[in-house]
Amino acid sequence: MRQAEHQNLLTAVFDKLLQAFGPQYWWPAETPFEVIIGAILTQNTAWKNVEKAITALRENGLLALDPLLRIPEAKLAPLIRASGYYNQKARKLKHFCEYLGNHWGGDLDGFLEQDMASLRDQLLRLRGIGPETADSIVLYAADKPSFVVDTYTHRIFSRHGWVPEELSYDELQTFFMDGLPSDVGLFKEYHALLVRAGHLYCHRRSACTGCPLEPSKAT
DNA sequence: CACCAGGCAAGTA
DNA sequence: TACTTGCATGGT
Repeated sequence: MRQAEHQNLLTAVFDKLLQAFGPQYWWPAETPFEVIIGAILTQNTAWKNVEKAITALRENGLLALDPLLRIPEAKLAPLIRASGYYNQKARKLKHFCEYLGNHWGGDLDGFLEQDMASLRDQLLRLRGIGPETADSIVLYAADKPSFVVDTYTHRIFSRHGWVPEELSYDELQTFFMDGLPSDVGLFKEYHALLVRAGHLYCHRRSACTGCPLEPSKAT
């Protein structure tokens, strides 16, 4: 009843975004391991800068577990300088790799094949991996349906009055997962489309003029 | 020049 | 539990 309206809202928003922008085919990465690297590097950072860091890693043969385990943190940090917070992020990358090496024998596939709840819980216990990074990894590296919430998700939905502004990450995630079918492809596109819409129309201060979600007549 | 980006953790009260 | 602050480069 109320649930039906909830579902309608979520699917209507998705349809409008998809119609406006087309499929985004996220995550922009070649391998699951690269997804994880990118998910850490993009924390509070423009993707453009992350690309520079990823390119530097690729050129140095560092987009794999073993090389990252071997390189000292102090050597890694300057390579990812462009992505900002580079000392913090070098530490986070090393920490994840060491976890994978020590607890999974370096078996990334095995790690990602766990059931969704276990995987998410383990990720959340790691230094430097919070809810958004964890869900990004679960969804885009492990292909499991955990909805990714980010600042744009929160901003777009609260500004339209669709959710209270003060909802927590978990509450907002529940809002989506409760009203959408548990579909990996849908979750991937939905999050990517929200980021796209956010980039174009939903900045911190300025209004969302021209946003396809804005109350307007159907054409 | 000021503001911001696909967050997170640690410190304080 | 609920704020606050540090982390940092590069684009607009």
